[in-house]
Amino acid sequence: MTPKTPNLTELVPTVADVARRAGVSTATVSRCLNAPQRVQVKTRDKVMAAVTELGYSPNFSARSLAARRTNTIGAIIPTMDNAIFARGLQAVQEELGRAGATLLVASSSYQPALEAEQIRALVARGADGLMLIGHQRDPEIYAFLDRRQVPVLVAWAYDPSQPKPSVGFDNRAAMRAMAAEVVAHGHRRIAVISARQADNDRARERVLGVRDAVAEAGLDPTALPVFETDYAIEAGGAAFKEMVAPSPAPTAVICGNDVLAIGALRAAQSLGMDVPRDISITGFDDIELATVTTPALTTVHVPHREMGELAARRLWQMVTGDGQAGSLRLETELRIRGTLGAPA
Amino acid sequence: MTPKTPNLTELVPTVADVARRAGVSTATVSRCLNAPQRVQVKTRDKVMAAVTELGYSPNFSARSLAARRTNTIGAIIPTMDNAIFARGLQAVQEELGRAGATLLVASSSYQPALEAEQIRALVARGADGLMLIGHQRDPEIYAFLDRRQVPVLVAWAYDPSQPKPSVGFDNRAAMRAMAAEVVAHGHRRIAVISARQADNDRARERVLGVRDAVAEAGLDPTALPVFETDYAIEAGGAAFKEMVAPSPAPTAVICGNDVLAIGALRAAQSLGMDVPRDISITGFDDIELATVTTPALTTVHVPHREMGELAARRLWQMVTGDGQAGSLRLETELRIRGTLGAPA
DNA sequence: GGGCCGAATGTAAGCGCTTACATTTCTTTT
DNA sequence: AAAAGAAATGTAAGCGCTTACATTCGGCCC
Repeated sequence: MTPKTPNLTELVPTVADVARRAGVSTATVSRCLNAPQRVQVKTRDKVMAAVTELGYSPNFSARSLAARRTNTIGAIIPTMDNAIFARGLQAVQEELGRAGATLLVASSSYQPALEAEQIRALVARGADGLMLIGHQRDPEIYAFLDRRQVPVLVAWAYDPSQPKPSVGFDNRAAMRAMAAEVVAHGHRRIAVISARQADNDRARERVLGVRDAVAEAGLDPTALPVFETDYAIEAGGAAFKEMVAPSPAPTAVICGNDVLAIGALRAAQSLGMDVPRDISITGFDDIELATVTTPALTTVHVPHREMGELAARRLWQMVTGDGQAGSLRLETELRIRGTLGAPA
Repeated sequence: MTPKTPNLTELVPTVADVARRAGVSTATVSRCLNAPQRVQVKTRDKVMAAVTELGYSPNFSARSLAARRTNTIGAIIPTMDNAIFARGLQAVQEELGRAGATLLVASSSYQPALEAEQIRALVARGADGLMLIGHQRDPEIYAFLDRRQVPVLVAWAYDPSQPKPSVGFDNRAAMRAMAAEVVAHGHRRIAVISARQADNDRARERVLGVRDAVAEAGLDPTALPVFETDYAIEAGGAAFKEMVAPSPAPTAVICGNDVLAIGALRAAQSLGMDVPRDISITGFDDIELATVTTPALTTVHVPHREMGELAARRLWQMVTGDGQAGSLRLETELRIRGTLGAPA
């Protein structure tokens, strides 16, 4: 239906049409749109009038081709299918919109190969800058990005020792604080359910954070049971069941994220356990779900919106060349809620 | 950092570079990439070799400008900040990716004016087709879209009587089934918490569905209490509290979506009510949250993934011109869980 | 072997815009 | 009031690709 006719020219006005109507050259029209202060007010008014009369809006492809710049930022997140990144990205989008840029979102389904592909696709599409989650990826990708001179900002992580600037929080320190709190509640038999660590530096850092706290408490960090599983409620539940089978069972289960924690919580309840009397459970991220469970989930709150905003602003500065490019560290906060108590 | 140098030419190969290296014309290179069957195998191999050796990837802007087609589909959803659309969009993206197209997502924050702006932005960006949520919008927008001959598909709604083809479900019928189930459980004092209906045809249809069922049960549909509120857990809770204040309080609260229902559930529990003994609560959408609450939420399951897939496929057919363009109706399913019981 | 035809390839004209540079117009300055 | 300089505008050359049309090539028929 509605096949494109060849005479689109009649339908879609171009800068030449505007120029003709306003009695100026196309260069002036272009300037009116891109650098209004460089053209006399009187002329500008004429041009703008023509623009609105014709309903003109510049052709994006042509503009990008000529200007060698797309005003587009690409972001690649592990998954859209989940709430963690959504809120942050919404903020990114709003912030970029304010700067006149557009956000292009792709997702990698937690697969490094797919992420690499998406990165290339976004660059081919002319993304002026890229926002990536976590530092870890094939050096070849970074080499490619450097060769193409595409500014890259890492979000949802903070590690100034890495080559790319990042805006986020220190996953290890945050989790260490959480684990310390668990220890402070009196727990000694602690276990961890983590997302897959292989391609996920955030997950790894969080586990390290638990080890830190455990070691500080005088326990053996190498004896810490760590279960790895997929990012899904069900998976968290399955891991939990496996984890509490041996005796003595842990008195506290620290989960690498809220989704796993909620799975664990459900599994505990289905096993007839009372949380937190029989076992404590903690999460990480503070997604909306966390306040809805009964009891509510003790977790680490991450300022997603703020992070998105700051990351967007900083990345755009990198693209436009004004402003510094260092890393930025945000603070997380413990949210102690119902699922954490003292051991029996 | 990494300022763009003017000699990008040295860094980024163009079709001319590939042509030179392969010893053919640029036209042949272009054909190899866009219509491989139109070029001899031997030539093609030479060209492809050059492509990989040079690490060539076509410039998106130039390609779109010349071909008058961007291979891009734009989608505008009310909000990214929420899980309803995420799953569906993920499916849309995957399906489009399979067809070689890209998805561009924007969000309108439930504001019609913003939506209109985003539509224009996506069209200016050259979106080959648009996926919109719900039928209702300013006729002027539709006129604009028609003038520009941009194919439009409506998703998350099904109404073949509307001018634009849609892929989705019948919100009214689905909600009517839910309400009928509530009635069948013996409820007579029923109330509704709905999202704002003004700019939201889905919300309106759902309320109508409740009225249908109520009328069928021999009750007065005009006497049905309907509370309208924002799309947020807290808002649902506030509405609930207001709703149960008068006496006699309703024995069942039908919510227009799961988010409101979860707010209502929480409010009920904070009020010391037992759900479903003291009051029944139902939702709509079957988001992940719905299975996590205690008791689990009775709701209407919507096949988001399937809908996204089908919508994407159909819209792309509209864009490429092959295939029919009628509407497609998907089935929803009642998920009767813990929050629905018989009245005391 | 000449003529014909279809397939493969090449030539070159844009696609709609930006921008370096040239030209014109207006301010200043002396 | 003329010269010099700055500001505003115009001219035109691309940006990297696709594609209509022209050309070449090779196979086939008579």
